[in-house]
Amino acid sequence: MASSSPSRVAATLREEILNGTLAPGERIVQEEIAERFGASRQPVRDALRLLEGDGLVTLKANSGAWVSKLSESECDEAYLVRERLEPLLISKSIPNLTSAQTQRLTQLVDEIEKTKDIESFLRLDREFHLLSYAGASDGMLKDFVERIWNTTQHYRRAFAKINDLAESKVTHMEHGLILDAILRKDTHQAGLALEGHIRRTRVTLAEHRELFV
Amino acid sequence: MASSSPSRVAATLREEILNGTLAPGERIVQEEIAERFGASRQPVRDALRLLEGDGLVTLKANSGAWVSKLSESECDEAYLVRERLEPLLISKSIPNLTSAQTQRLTQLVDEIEKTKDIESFLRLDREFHLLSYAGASDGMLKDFVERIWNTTQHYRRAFAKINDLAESKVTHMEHGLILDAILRKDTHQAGLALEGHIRRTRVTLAEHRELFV
DNA sequence: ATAGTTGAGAATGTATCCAATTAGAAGATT
DNA sequence: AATCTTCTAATTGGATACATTCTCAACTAT
Repeated sequence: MASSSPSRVAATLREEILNGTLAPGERIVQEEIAERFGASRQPVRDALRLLEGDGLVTLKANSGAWVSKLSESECDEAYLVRERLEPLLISKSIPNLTSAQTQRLTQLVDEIEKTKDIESFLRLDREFHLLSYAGASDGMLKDFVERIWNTTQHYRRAFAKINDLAESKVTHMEHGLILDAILRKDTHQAGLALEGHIRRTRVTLAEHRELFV
Repeated sequence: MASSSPSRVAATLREEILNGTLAPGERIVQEEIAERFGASRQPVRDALRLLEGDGLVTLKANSGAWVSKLSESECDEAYLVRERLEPLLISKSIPNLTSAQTQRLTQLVDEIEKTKDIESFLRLDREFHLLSYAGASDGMLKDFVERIWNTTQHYRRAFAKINDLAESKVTHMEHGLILDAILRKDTHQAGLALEGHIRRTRVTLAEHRELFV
């Protein structure tokens, strides 16, 4: 049984926005997408509405769809919200993480430290953080956090490109602290370490206004 | 110029969900709505997707649409998120509130204290809180908060019905503290007072499991 | 009686066509 | 040169018809 068309279209477009194939501000024309997928415009419209819900696409009535774009202050706000939500989320998740998951988290911290490729770094970092939330039940909180990760993905990539990975020692130490607290099931400490990690990232990002031209 | 059809349909349905005409769990049939508005099913589908983004409607592929319903733990989570986001939002808002807005806030605290009607209380309470955020710029943070207010509206009403308004002295005192901090432009104090207000509400709600039958 | 199955009816999903709106370029005006 | 109109092509919005899928009640078998 094939999954419904709008979901397939949305999944593909989501992937292309996250991996940078579609850049923020870029226009999305319904008929072009429809032709690509061999479908009519109808399911494409539904897919665009789905992506709007993810915060990845911005729709304007009678006008069209664009890949969402954050201003400098909106990006800062996104990180302020992360600082408050992700510590809560990780503390809900930790008690339910399986040993397979914590093993993978341990492995990820190591891989993140070793990789020299920006795209690998982004992928592994994303997997580490989102996997650390896997123990939390699905719901609003997880939705919000995933949505923020989606909308800020482009700016993480832009930042990674101007910042030599070899100089990310601080990031690696922070990941180590978060992992340590997770392994010891110390939810409060994990929250604090995570809050510090996100806060420092926010401040560091704010020093690079050139990312928002 | 008439506003687009999906927006109109969504606005009406949103209103009906918020005022309780449509109850959580109730099914929404596209064709019935379409007929009511003298439109085709197409704009109705768009409207339902909009409402899904607001968290008011839950869609299931090939199956239909239902008014969203929160479990007890989801409602608790909603309040935990409010505790963390609304203090941030109010502190961003306060510096930009106009004197007309702070005057209205003062008036609202008074009206909330005096009203004996549940629907009035709900309306005024909602106006007070959301107006206190009017100074904050539109964006993700405000969207998230409004979405939580939407999805939890039904449970606020259900709680108000089992709790005599005359016994809401604590609520009135908390509102007074929040207002005082707003008028003095003390953003930090306003955040603390608001956090306490939401936290106490969460704990009080948790004592009434019968709301989630 | 209870559980599982099947089929008719109802509701959703998709395609196509036409109408309404907008964006963007070419031209006119200051 | 810069700004404001005007017009046309392109794009989105909406309605109808049809295909697909699911729901749910009636029925069968255990």
